[in-house]
Formats: sequence, C-alpha cells, structure tokens
Amino acid sequence: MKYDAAAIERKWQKIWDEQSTFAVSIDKAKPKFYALVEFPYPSGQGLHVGHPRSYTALDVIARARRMQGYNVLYPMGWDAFGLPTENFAIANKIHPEKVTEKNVERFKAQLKSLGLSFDWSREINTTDPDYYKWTQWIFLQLFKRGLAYKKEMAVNWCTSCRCVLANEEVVAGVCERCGGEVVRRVKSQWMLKITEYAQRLIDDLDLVDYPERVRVQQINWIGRSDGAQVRFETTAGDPIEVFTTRPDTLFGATYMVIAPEHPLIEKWAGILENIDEVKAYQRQAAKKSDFERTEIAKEKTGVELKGVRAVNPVNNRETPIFISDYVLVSYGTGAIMAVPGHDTRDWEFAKKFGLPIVEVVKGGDIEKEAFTDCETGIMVNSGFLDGMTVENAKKAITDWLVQKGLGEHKVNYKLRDWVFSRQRYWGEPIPIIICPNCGFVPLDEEELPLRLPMVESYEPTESGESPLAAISDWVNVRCPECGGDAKRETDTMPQWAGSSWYFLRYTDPHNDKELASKGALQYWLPVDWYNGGMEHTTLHLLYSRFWHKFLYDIGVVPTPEPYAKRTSHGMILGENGEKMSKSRGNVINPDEIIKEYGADTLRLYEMFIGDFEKAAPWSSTSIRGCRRFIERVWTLQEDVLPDENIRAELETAFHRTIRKVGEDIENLKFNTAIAALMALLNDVNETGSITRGELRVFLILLNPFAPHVTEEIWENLMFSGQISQQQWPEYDEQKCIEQTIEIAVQINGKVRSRVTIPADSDSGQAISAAKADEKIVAAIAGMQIVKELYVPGKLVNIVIKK
RNA sequence: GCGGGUGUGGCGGAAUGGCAGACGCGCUGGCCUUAGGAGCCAGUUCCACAACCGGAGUAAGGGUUCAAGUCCCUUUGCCCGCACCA
Repeated sequence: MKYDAAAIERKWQKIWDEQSTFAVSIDKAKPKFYALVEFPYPSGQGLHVGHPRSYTALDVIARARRMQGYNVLYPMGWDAFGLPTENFAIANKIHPEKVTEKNVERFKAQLKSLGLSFDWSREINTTDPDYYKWTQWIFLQLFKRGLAYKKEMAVNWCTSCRCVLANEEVVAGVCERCGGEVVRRVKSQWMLKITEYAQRLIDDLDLVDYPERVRVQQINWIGRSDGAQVRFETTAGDPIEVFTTRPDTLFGATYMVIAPEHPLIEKWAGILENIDEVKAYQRQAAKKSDFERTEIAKEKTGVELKGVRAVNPVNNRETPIFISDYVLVSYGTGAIMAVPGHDTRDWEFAKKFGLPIVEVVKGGDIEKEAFTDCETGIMVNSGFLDGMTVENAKKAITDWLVQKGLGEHKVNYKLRDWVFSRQRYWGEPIPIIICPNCGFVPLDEEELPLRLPMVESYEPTESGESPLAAISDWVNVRCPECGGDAKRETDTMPQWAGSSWYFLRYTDPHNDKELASKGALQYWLPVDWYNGGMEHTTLHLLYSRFWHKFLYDIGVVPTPEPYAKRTSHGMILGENGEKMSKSRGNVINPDEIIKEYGADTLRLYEMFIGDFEKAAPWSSTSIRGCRRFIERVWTLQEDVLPDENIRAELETAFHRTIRKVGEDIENLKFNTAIAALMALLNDVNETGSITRGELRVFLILLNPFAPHVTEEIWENLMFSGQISQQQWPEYDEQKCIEQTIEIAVQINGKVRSRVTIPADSDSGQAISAAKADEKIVAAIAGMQIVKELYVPGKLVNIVIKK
C-alpha cells in the first residue's frame, strides 16, 4: 500500500469538518485549556511558511491536551482591517470588503490544508460589523471614563500612507509598514491614556509567565525613571521645572537647558537679548524629524538665552540657560538641570561651550569624562551632602527639597499616550459626534455598530482628512444632546484596536448582547498559553494588556491579565539564512511543500527544524528526513503482530518515550520530542516487528504532530473510534528504568572502560565491578587509589596517583 | 552606550555539573535494481594508525570541582531590542 498523503489528508480534513471534531463548548466537568495564536492579517500574498510554525506548535499542544482530558479552546480569526487591503482596493478599484473576503477565503483554505484543529465555529473577523460593534463599544467606555481624549498635537505623519502613525509604528525614522518618510505634523488626534496604566503594566508582569526577553522589552518600553522634580527660579520671574534622576548632583548643576519647543521661550521673547538667534535655532530644530535629531545631531548644538538666568536653589548661584535639541520637549518637563561632571551629554555640551564642570561625586576623573557611577561615589563640594553615598544623598536632598517646597519625588515614564486616530477608510469608525455646542458627544450604545458607509472613493485626501469626511450624508447628523447640526468624527481606529480584545470574543463569538457573556469569560479566561512573534512585544502585547486591564477595572472581564503564559517562536529564514522576502527571492510557499510532501511532513519538519524559540533556516533537503520517517511509520501497518501489549524488550523504551514526548511538548521542545519518536521507531525496527499494542501507543504519541496519517493507520488497523478522541498513554516511572545498565568507568575523570551492572547496584557493587574490569585492573596496578565514587546509573570515577 | 540572548561536526541541532555530538540532513562504501533524486545495511568530530591501543576537542584565556559545553571571572564574535529619556 502506497502512502498517498494528499488523499489521506483530504479525507480526514473533510471528516473533521463535517463532524466538527474540534468544536468546543463550556464543560465544567473538565479542566479548561485556552490555547491562542496571533490571528493573521489576511494579506494578498497568502500564507507564509512562517505562519505554520506558530500554529502547528499550539496545535500540537492543543491536540495533546485534548487527549490528556482537557476541554481545549483553540480558535482562529482574521485581523482584517489595515492599509495593504485598502491600498490594493484603491489600486484595483475593488471595495476593501471584497478584497478581504477573497483573502480570507484563501487563508482559510490554506489553514485547513494544514490540518490545524481550530474550532472554526468560533471564527471571527475584525471587519465584521457584529465584531467591530464591540470594538466601538470599548472605545465608548474608554471615552466615558476620560481615557480617550482628543488633542491638538504634533504627530508622526507618514508621507506615503498619508496617515498618522503611533510612536511605536515609527522605526528608525520611517514608517514601520511601508518604509515611507515620516514627518512631524500638528493635527487634532484621538488619544488613549495608556500612561495611566504604566505602573500596573510593569507590576503585573509578575502575575504572568512571559519569556525574559519579552518582560525586559516591555519594561524598557514603558521606561520608568525614579527621580525628583525640582523648581529653579529665574531672573525673569517664571520658574523652570526640571526632572532629574540624580537630585544628589544638584550642587554640580552649572547651567540649564530647555527644549527648543519649550513654552517659556515664547513668554520670554520680549526680554531675550538674542531673540533672533534663538528663533533661528528653533526653526532649524523644528525642521528636523525626531530621527534626525537623534541620529545626525550627535554633535551638541545650542544657543544661550541671553538676558535670563536661573538660580540654583541649593546655593543661590546664577547659571546660564540654553536651548538645545538634545533636550526633548516630550519627556519629563522639557527642561533639565545640566550637571556636566556626572552626565555624559551635559559634559559634551559643557566642553563645547566652555562651561564650568564641577565635581560633586568623587571617584572618577571629570577632566577626561563624566563620572556617572552611582554605586561607588562619595559626595563632595555639596554642602550638607558631603561624605554621603549617592544613594543616601538622593534621599537627603529630596527630603530637603520637599521640606523647602522646592521640589518633590517624581516618577517619569517614557511611554506616551497612544495616538489612536487614523485618517483612512478601512478601519472602525470612531463613534463620536462633534457638536459645536456640546463638544464631543458619544454615540448612543443602541446605535452601535456605526457602520462604515459604502463609498465610491476611499483615497486619502491631500488635506490629511479621512476619506469619510467627503461623504456628507454620513457625516452630517443631529447632535444627540441638543438636536442641533453636528458632524460625525471621520477618523477611524488603528489596526491595533480590533486585535486588542479579540481573544475575548472567541469565548462567545456570536453574542449580540455583550462582547462576551460573563459565564464564558469566567470559564475560559485567562488565555492559558499564547504564542506569537517577538515583533508584537511592544505593540500588540502592551496595547491588549492595557485594554484588558481597563475592562477588568470596569468589571467586564474577570482577570487582571489576559494571557497567563506567553511564548514566542523564532522566524523561519530562507535557505541562505536570510529573512524570507520576495525581493531576496528565497520565499518558500507552504502550498507547494504540501503538494510535494503532504501537510503531515510540513508540520513535522517545522516542529523538527530546530529550537522553537530561535530562528532557523529552511532546508529543502532536511525536510525529506521527515517524509522518510512518516513513510517508515506507514510501512509498520503492513505486518503487525496481534499482541495487544508492549513486548518486554521494548517496555523501557516505550515508557521513556511516553514520558519524554509529554514533557518536551510542555517545554516547547518539539524537536527533541520528534527525535525521541524517531529513536523509538529505530528500536522497534531493530526487533523486526511491531505489536498492535506498541503501534497503538506510537500512533497516539505521533498524532499531535502528524494527525492525518496517524488517523488513517488507526482506522486501517480497526482500532476503535478516532485517534483524536483517544486518551494519552500513561507511563510508569518504574518501567522507565532498565534492568541492567552500562556505566562508564573513569580513571581521573577520563573514560577508560565500560561495564554492565544491574541497575540497582549500590556504590560498593558498582565500584567492585569497575575494578574487576581488565582495562581498569591494568590502569590501577601499582597506583595509589585516592578516591572512588559512583554516580548512580552513570559512571564510576577512580582517582589515582603514583 | 544600555539591556536581553547566543557561540558545539560539512549543515539543522542534542546533552538535571557525570560517557560531547542524540535525532535528522549531507557525504562515503555496500546490497538490491533495467534504472535511481527510491529502499535496505554499514560508516561518518578532528589528528594519527593496516588495525588495535592512543591524542586533541564545545569562540579564546583563566578559575572552582573527583568530574565543566554546562558554574564563576576576563576577552571576543554574532543576533535582537532600546537609545541625547535627563
């Protein structure tokens, strides 16, 4: 019988579909397990060979857990709003809805051809009005609690997408998505107050099991700094507030720097002696994007504000004030006290402008470079702080500032509020009405969903307004409060909106009363295991944790964190070790792999390719090994002994493999789980035959990785039921132990021989057996034995000297 | 610069401080075959050897230990993230 992967896979996919084998409902008698993978953006290119790595991994876990008695939810859906679809629609004059529909159809067929055990009855789509109704509902709740607000602000404007980007979407000065130039533009934008959750987003990382690199990245992104806010009086009368993490160095502050955009400059315009020079510097700074300011302007520049001086509160000394673009208006107070002795940037600036550098922490050589060490230094030239450690001085000076009313302890975050508006068509409309009398009026929840209007043209406008602004009969409405003429908000939400809560909807996807029922949320949350890419660590993960925490606060969800455990897979690279991309010409198409080898081989290979968490290059020769393995398994059924047991000679091997495969799946070590199955098959083949009992266990262990072929063999052998409904085999710890073992015998740590001894030998027995070995006899003859030890089951080491 | 990770055969990669290189690819030889990009058997870290017995070996150097790929220190390469964040 020839192994016909295509026919077998088609057959079983159809059966699973027709019988809804993997559909799940609440069953309180069983422990629940919620496995989640990031839902894809259904792009025009179709599935990439990288997608199945994540999907198969959690499919393996889901399938194994089902057989282990868990009630498993493993859902899939579509994150379908987004610019590529909109751009494709514009270019080809097809409505984005149609484009999405077509892409989803293709993706779905591809996913089904992989034999993934998704519960398709729970499929969701973020562009479905029944779905985005609840995305809009969540926005209204944020608005009603003051966490969504509109603000006139400088934003990142992608000149190519003609659209606003969140800070997180700007990478190295260009648009993360299209690579287009990003410039600053002042626009009125909807913002979400994620900063209000900054501390909890750090603290609650303790409640969850995330990989260290994900934890660290989130913490760094939020960027908490502990310090003090200090007020410096000026000769102009208006004080300058600064934030510093080193209040201990206050005595060393020899000048001040404020950002070019700082509002005091405008206020002081009349008294500045060199206002023209200052204005010129401001204009120059404004022209630079943030990227240029950080990348190109490594050399410090700046202009002194002549005519105003600041007063250092600790010693009442007057110091000059500069403006310089190395101080960012968006962080802290937009102004700093400069301590050139102990801050590298201030040191460079002071050197360039010939400003005094005062040592206030002893331990370095401030002539050569700034001394920034906080661990070892001792305070000097600092009045009442002299002799203290940096740590103590920070406390002492902060207390002093508080007491004098000059400052306070202060925590700052790098995290900015989330820019939530997009001036595009293909997104969730923001359900707000703008009334000239009443301001921003939320749409009545009864009117949700606020549907996207059908339009002729969804081209972005040159003015930077959303295409929706041109649809007058949609835009013009009556104000729900005063009944006067009003307009709808025409901005739409970013793509991150729909993906910030999708895992909640899966628990109750057809509910039209609530985003999901309390009962469903109570039963299924939190997500037990969420796998996704590292690229979503600072965006999607942070945003969805924020939304979830908000929903927790208003009593909608029962858990403070959405995902109990997060893992991330490495990328699959091209054969040349480079990232797969069309332009590099190294893209592998999963459809073709399935055609040539079958889905089971593809699944097996993607799990076997290497360490799951690391990037791995594709190899079109290595995959053949996985196909050969499946063929050898297929051959087993041709000659099966009727015995329903495992033969004694293979008992240990089987029990060990059951243990290893189970443990490895839990630990994401799919590659070694498969290696163990291959090794077991080799052991079986050495005996020249297999029993029904052995094959039965073997097929169940292999099933999560290669579900189709194992079902087929299961059926051919007339085992009862379907393999996916079987129970995972149990192992007996006792039976994992061999009767006799071969141990190494070392002389001074080097292996000199091997002996076979009973597994239960004690130390004395093992050592005498070792010393009876003829090679060892020869080695220790005439030598003095210093030490002998036995590591049970492993080795004997005899330490000798002359 | 800061933070995280990582360095093992020709390749992907295995090794709770206890026999380095499991498993697979590739390669070599043999069998089978009209044929082989099929299958089966054997071999495959490097050096040396007819073979046995050996020697060296996990980026480099040092240390702890009966025993180190694994733990500690120093150096170094690569990958990822953040980066004038006061």
